Amino acid sequence: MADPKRARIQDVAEQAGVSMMTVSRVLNQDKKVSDKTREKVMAVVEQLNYRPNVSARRLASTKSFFLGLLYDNPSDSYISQFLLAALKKCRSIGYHLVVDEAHNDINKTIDSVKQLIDVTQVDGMILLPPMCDNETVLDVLTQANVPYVRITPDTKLNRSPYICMDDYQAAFDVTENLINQGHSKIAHIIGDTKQGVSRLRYQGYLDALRSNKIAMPPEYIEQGSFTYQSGMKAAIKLLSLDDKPTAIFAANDDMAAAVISIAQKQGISIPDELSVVGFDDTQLATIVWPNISTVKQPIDEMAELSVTLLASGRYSDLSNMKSLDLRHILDFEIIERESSAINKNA
Amino acid sequence: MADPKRARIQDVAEQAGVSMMTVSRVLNQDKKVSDKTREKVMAVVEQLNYRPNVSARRLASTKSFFLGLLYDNPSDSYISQFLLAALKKCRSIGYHLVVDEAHNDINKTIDSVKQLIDVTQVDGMILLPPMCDNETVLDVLTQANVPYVRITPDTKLNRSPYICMDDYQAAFDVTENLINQGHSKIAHIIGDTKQGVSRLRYQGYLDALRSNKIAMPPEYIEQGSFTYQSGMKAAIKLLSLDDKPTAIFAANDDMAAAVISIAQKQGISIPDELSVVGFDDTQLATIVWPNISTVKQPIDEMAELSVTLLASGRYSDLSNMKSLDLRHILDFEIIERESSAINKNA
DNA sequence: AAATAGGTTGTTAGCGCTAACATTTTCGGT
DNA sequence: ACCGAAAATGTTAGCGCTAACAACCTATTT
Repeated sequence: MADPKRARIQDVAEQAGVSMMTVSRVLNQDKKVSDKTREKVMAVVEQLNYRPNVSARRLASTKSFFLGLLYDNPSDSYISQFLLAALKKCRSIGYHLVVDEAHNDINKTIDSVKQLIDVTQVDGMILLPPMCDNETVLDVLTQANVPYVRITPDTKLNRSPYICMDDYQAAFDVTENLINQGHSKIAHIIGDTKQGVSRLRYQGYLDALRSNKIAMPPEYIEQGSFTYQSGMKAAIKLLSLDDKPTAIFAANDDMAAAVISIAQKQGISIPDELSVVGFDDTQLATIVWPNISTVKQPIDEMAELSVTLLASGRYSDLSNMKSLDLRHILDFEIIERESSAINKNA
Repeated sequence: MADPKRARIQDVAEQAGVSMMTVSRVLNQDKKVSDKTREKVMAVVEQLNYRPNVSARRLASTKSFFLGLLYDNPSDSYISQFLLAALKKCRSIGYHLVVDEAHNDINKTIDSVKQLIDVTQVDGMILLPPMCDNETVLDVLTQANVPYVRITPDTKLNRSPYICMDDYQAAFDVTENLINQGHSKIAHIIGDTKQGVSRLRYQGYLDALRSNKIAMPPEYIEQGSFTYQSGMKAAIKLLSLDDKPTAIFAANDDMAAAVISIAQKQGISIPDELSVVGFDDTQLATIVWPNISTVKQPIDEMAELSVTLLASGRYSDLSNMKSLDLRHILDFEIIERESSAINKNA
């Protein structure tokens, strides 16, 4: 089972004519190595294809080389994609990822997190929304002195490093995109009010209309809750209006899919008579027909960055961090598919 | 960061009045320990809440305590659920799971698997479908002497241990269920011909009709490919027949969702005028409205069992295994939701 | 030239566990 | 009761790596 030929740090040290410790220092980015030595060692590392033994490293050092990931709802396709990207990144830098699911009962979640910290001794935690806004969890981590990165948090933004994308700008752009396609009757289905992104997406929509001087009748706004069913309700109302919208921007893909379903039921052709745009670029967006135009969140990059940040150790002391050091905003991407098109009825 | 109070094997040994080695033997299920000693040690283990240090264990032993998981398509919600369950099980028994995604290019996949074996020294691999039927991959693992468990394989069933559910019986039961609800005009949309489960599900459907002496006109069978679009095509054909079916059994949930969408477009009420049944119980089944009645695969159990089997080490030598030792068939469950009901038009 | 400081490299010990061998205990058969 | 074999337990060494300290350089200052 064991590969007999795998190089050890001693092999590298001998070949490079230095001590094991020097090799170790090179590999751990220790500053106190001369450039000449570093290059010499790295050359041998390449030559022997040396990869440090994670277990030995963990055993000997104070770092655990483990990161934790806490998520809420596993059925969300967002989660699984994030998870896979994080796993991949961890593996590539010699870390391991320990995954934990939050319970409905917050006390169970707390216990689970405490146990995870105790047993696995993680070097850091990644918190996915909406768990990342739970202050009790944050308190536990702070108290245990475990650094953490929050993904798309809604509150207390100066409390920890976090990663997000510009939901406001994305909503603005996607709305303006519809305007540029000749639409002026653009309705919006707002997302779950409990999640901050709903507010941001709504505001982006409003401001895009305003800055393009397009009037927006109040009946073009419907409140949803990110579910397919709430999307159906909203769609039924919007499509029964006398002055129907020619485009509907739903705050997520599930609700956009519901709009498409209702429109088809009513014999409304998509995108000829109605353009539909979603948000998130989940799996659903390409399952249904026509495929949903949407905003792609940079999930993979978010996952990779969160791992990189925690592994770097730069957040082990937050005491003199500025807001700017904490904030990481990544770019989104607007994906145009079959559900939206130029307004032919203009 | 490090917990100062975590018990070591030495602490357990001292407290129990035995040597460290005896404790180690107890924890590793070694046969050569007397029952009396075992109990004494286990009591102390409980008392001190001792958990072995994975890294030290891995460093000192020939086993790696790592398992690998190879999957094809990450967007499949089946995969993410399996992955999460496997991760959880691994963690609970002190193993780590290394996840690898197959490439379209089979040679890249082979290289990736080889590298994974080399770098991580996995004690075993879990192969998800359809990758689990790729003989080249199986050959690589066999040659590297890495035990593996295949999930829902289609071919070469005597070659390795495998875990599956009885797709044939599930299809039979779900069809008979429709018959018992008063349906006699039951159509079927076959899945992707490249996957063996499509054949099994089709056969189960046929046999359920036959054993209930229900005639089946050939136009009630449509060929799909597990995609939403193929489901739409099939649904359009089936629902344009003069003698329409009152129930449609689609070989997976994606195609069932497409049937629902088309039916609604044509003003056909579900389940009043048409019952629709899917297969797999994926996320989609509860996203769309009405929710899809379907067959739930025991994904979590499959994941847990595969980890347990590989960790047990019982498959490190396959030479005198009987077919029965290799086969693990788990129970499915029929989930009734809103998309199917008693036939009121009978 | 000697002293000092700072940067660079080496040495020692040990992280927690198990393989391999060494020793002791147990127990059936005579 | 004694012997020998098998079962149970103990001892020694070391897995691959890094923390902590020791030792060594170089360059600058006095």
